[in-house]
Amino acid sequence: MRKPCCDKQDTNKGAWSKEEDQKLIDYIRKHGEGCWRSLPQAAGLLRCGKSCRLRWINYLRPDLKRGNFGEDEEDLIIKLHALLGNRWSLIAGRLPGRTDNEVKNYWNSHLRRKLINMGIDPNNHRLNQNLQRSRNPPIPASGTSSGLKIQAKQQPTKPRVDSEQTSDAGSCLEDEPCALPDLNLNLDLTMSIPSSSIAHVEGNPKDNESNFLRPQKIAPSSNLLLSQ
DNA sequence: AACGAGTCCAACCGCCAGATA
DNA sequence: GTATCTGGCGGTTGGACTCGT
Repeated sequence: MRKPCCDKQDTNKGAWSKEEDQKLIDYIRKHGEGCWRSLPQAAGLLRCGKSCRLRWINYLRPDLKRGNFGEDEEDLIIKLHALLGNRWSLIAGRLPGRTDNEVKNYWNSHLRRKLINMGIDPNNHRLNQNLQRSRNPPIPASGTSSGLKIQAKQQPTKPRVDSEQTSDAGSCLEDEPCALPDLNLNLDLTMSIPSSSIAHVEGNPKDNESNFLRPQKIAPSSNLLLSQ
């Protein structure tokens, strides 16, 4: 039986107060990130370590951008989602100042709907079958994206068995040209894998995944080459 | 002004993987 | 080899807010 991450009887839940925020900020400024489990006690917070970590990463970190997403960011999210599926941390890793939670929320509240309005299935980035057969080509819901052009040299393997809702973008990219014929978003997404990682692919897909996709570990001259 | 429906987003939950004993 | 701990991730929830009637 797994132990809970903290003694929930003694921890606050729900929205963070300004005082709590300040305590967390002060503590991390002094001691840096890390050891989230012991942080609450050391910082004088009645919070679970996980909660502290989430609050810091998603809200308090000084390098967060916040505010509305730009068109370029939207397009980037869409193409990264087409390539990576619901792996929000990886997608957020490509968007400076954005968090996985923010990207996920934005996708679910804005971009999903936008793609649907465009006649694109947000799960696999294909044209909706019904609309595809209809006489009229899909009309973009807004002026932002007029389509997608995705070029995947190598599709990363997925470590998890995703739920049904999860994107099967992989299949979109694998079996046939992604069905967005009339849509030219002027996006060119190219992904390449270094030879060492390819060796992992053949040996252990999981290793490849962890080595290759973790954003923190991607060097500036990243394997994931994006151009717009 | 009051109310209900819809939307947004911060926060929580459960699971997984890597590190360590 | 295995049990446990910890950090990290994606899915989901619920309260706050907005909008239409």
